[in-house]
Amino acid sequence: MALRLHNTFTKRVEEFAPSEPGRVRMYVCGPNLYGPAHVGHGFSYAFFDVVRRYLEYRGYAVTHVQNFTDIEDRIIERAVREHRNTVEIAEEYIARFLRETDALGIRRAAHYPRASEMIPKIVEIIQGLMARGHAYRVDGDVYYRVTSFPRYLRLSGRSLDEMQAGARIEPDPRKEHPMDFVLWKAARPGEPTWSSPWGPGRPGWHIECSAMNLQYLGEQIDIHGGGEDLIFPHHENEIAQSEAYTAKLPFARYWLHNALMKPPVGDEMHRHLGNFVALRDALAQYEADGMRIFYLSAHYRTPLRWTDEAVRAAARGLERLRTALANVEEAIARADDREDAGLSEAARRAREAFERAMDDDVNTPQALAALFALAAEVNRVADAVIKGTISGRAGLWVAADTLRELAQVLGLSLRRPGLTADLLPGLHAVLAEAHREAADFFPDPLDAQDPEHLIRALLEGRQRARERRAYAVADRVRTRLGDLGILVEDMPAGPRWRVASDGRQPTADASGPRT
RNA sequence: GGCGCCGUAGCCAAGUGGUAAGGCAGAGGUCUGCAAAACCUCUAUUCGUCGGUUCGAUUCCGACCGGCGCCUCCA
Repeated sequence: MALRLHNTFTKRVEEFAPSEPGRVRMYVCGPNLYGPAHVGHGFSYAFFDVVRRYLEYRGYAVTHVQNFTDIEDRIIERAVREHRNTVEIAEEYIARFLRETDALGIRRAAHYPRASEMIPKIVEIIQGLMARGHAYRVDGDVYYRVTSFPRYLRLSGRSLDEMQAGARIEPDPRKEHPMDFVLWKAARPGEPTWSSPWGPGRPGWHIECSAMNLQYLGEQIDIHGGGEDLIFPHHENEIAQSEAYTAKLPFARYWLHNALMKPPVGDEMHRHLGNFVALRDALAQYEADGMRIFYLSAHYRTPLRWTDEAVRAAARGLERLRTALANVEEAIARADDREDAGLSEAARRAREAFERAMDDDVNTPQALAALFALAAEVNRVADAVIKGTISGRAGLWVAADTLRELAQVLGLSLRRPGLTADLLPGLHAVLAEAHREAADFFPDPLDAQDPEHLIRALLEGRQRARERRAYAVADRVRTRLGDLGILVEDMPAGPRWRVASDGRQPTADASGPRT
């Protein structure tokens, strides 16, 4: 089966074939850097990260380029207001953007060009467009002549007449056609400027992407991505610029656009509307894997609303996948032969279903379903092994490896959060309390600085207590650990623990009052 | 006005001209000293409404109701 992608240009799902076999040139439009990123940005970049990961999984060498728009009206406004340099503001948000997308597990692009670095290329392209009659100068401005490019508006499927009928903005009378858009803007007081053949000024918004594509990926690329809000005018204008300049069609073979994420309340999430959920805040509240599962729980062309309830539900689903891996480890330790209990076959089926789903226009909800199905099979067999019903374990590793590998393609690490040093005081207190209550089982308070060491001491003490049927103290320790976010589970082979990650607390223990 | 999208169980959300994935939540059971986890069973006779095409439609067509996007800020 081959990968099929929805191409905005044709409005159809088409078989994917890059121009050069085995290699994919992919360009994704980056953010304007006048402010912090929100969870909608996180969704878009996580999605294209998954596209890239899947292409690589499929054996393609992917060159992924993403721009950073550091010359733009809002950044300039902000710079003027704060008496700062535009590039300085942009770089601050670039650093923050990369920190946050790193935290989300989004792999870095090969190049992150800034508009401010592209001026020579931009000037070169504008000159070329003017020479070919696609652009004209009015005073210090240069406009693109839309009537010179017959394919204009093919991407968004409109006509110039329709566009003008719905125009909301008074056209600039100096333009030949109301739809002509600016390639170069003459300097205005207080704005950063670069010199050009048309005098000092700055580039228009769209031209940077044409320049970056040309410089980093070539005249024709395979995949061009971005949010669906960029279809018009940004991508439409990019096509017009690039194709008119190079005279090579198509500029991009496949146009991928993700639907926009909706805010908890209202319909549009935008920084300038102030109704966004900042990516940083979301990352403080949820694990990256949990956010990913939420992002991928709907198809990328379906608008998804960010609500705490939905994200929490996704985060709990994540626990299910992780528990399956933990159960495998539990079972492996108890299995003693090489007989395969059918999990190799289950792993094969899961991979097949996963690929089928991903091939079908990156159907991540179905791909996730394949992961959950495999997790369920793994649990069934692990359960049987732990209970001693069956003893085969060969398939367990295969299944666990497959689960990890396919999750990785979705950018899910399936790693449990680690212990942090801020747990130390709490753990010391629990141990001290347990020691006071039952010195036979629990050692003197240790001066250990390693949280894991303290947890081990507590769990060993609990085991001693449980063997003596001192359930009250054992259960109290479990409850106290739960209060600290350490969930203890008594498995047949002994206790295991994990850091609570989804905000769920263990149910209150009836064996003793909490103090 | 033009172009386009959506309406599936308590919540999130896939999907197909042949009788509804998955996750979360919920109920019962198994296991366990208990809890948790896991497993088993159950939870939409039904896919906004009304018509049409069809042997058969949630899936195609039409109308209507409701919600939304784009039409030069925007992932």
